[in-house]
Amino acid sequence: MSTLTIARLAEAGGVGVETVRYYQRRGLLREPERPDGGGFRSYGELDVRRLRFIRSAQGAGFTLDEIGELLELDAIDDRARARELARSRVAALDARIAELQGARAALARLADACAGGSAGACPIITAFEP
Amino acid sequence: MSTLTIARLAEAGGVGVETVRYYQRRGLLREPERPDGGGFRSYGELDVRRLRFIRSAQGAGFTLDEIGELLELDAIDDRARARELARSRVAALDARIAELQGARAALARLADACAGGSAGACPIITAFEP
DNA sequence: ATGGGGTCCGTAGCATGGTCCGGAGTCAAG
DNA sequence: CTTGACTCCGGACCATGCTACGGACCCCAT
Repeated sequence: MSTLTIARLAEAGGVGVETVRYYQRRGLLREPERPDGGGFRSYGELDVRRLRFIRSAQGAGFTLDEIGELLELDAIDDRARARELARSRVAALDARIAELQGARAALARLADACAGGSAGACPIITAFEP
Repeated sequence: MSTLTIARLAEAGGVGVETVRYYQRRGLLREPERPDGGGFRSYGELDVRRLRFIRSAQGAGFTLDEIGELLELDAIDDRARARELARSRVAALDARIAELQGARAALARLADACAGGSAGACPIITAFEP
């Protein structure tokens, strides 16, 4: 199995080296084994997956604390709580998606209105009004 | 026309008094006229609209700096730039909406998987994997 | 005219999620 | 064995968007 340096892990996860160290400090990534006496960290495929999970979960709107909890749940296999978190996040996502779709529509209208020659005003402030 | 105190404006906009003052410091809301010598601020309907615009634009993912620019553009009626900002935000919103929809699907799957009795593991970490 | 609640102000602090620093140690190629 | 790139570490610092503080001031009702 491949072993990665911290820079290669970071790259694989699309983050910076400092971010990996930060996640370790936060307890989101394990402290990898090292040649005793302490040389460089060496990572494997599992770390990459975990790191990618963190980024995806962030994309889903989880905070790092919540992600920590998810990882914990995964470790202890607490399905009830996992379900609960997943469901409440689905609801939050639905609300957020709807909000963004509304905003998208408003902005598209605005862009259109502002595109039409020089006739009339370009109503930026009223763009979001109901 | 109605005149509002800062607390009533804040309430109308769904924010706190401190937030209104903060937006004023940031230059997002005008400094309203006051009885000379300096008494209390008094606001009108326009301020409410502006404040609501700020909140909506925030919901659309604009930063306060960008919102400042939008308000500026509205004032000077720079339609080209406004169009540009609106369009690039529409693109960003489309991307973000797609991301959230993917996350939503992943989480819904996860909630389902974790709901099914106690058979098999509850694959939290792999929930987001492609 | 007085009392209490709202308002004033600058400044400090908080929460999140990183990002940077600098000096020392480590590793691998030449 | 040297050199140069990479890594180590703790702690300081940053950006965003608020939120709290505290002492003075104002305003209106009673």
